[in-house]
Amino acid sequence: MDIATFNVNSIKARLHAVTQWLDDKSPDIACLQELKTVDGSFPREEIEARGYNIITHGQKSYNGVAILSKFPIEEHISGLPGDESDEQARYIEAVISAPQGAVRVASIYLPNGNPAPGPKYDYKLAWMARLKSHIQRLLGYEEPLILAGDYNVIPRPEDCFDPAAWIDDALFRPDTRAAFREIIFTGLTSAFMQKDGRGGEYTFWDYQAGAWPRGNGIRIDHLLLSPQAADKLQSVRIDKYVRDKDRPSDHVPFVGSFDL
DNA sequence: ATGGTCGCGTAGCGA
Repeated sequence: MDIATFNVNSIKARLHAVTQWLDDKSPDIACLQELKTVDGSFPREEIEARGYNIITHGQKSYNGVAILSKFPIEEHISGLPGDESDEQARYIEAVISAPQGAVRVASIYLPNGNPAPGPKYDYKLAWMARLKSHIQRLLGYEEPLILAGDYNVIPRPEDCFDPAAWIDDALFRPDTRAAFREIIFTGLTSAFMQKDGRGGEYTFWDYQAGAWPRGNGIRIDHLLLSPQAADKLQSVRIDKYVRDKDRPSDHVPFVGSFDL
């Protein structure tokens, strides 16, 4: 089964692009980020018509995450645990009845954090610490767990076209990469790295300054896996072709294929 | 070249 992460940058502005991609690739599970709308305005019918169950955790104008699944969704939680005062819609998690048993899937929109340093960067690092704590709890279940999302983290210099341009950015600062390593060191496997991702492969190209035609991208969309999920990973791919379609998102889908 | 481009919502912020 294929599990994808795709930051759509507004589900309403991207509905045509998303449904065309669903029709092309038929991912079994798709984790979406940056819906930029409330639950009541999510275009459910157009996506349900493609055979998907849907859960959303939306927010007016900003953020918002969803999980689309061709298999039944048994239970879910909205919002990252650990701070009841956090009103930003950046996390949704579900238990899905896959053909060979339950799979837990999360759709994650990690804070951007710019400008750094500053309060937005502090929020990013605090959010990453909360995510790490929650993952440590989830790993105790010893089940297939797939944490899919826009992490707003460039893990390595070779994951950006021009590392010097990102050196002080919240996506690439040493504290950001250290926090990302801490998350992985709880016991997760990055799907891209597991399949020998070499560098020079990107999932985001800025709308500005001709970043896409120049190949000036970064790799910030990731699938992080529990051991039980990593053992079943078969391959990964980046659906770059969608960036050439009309009115594309600035991100493209990243997809893992699993024997699950 | 201190810009450039999107989306939301209709000014200016977030990315």
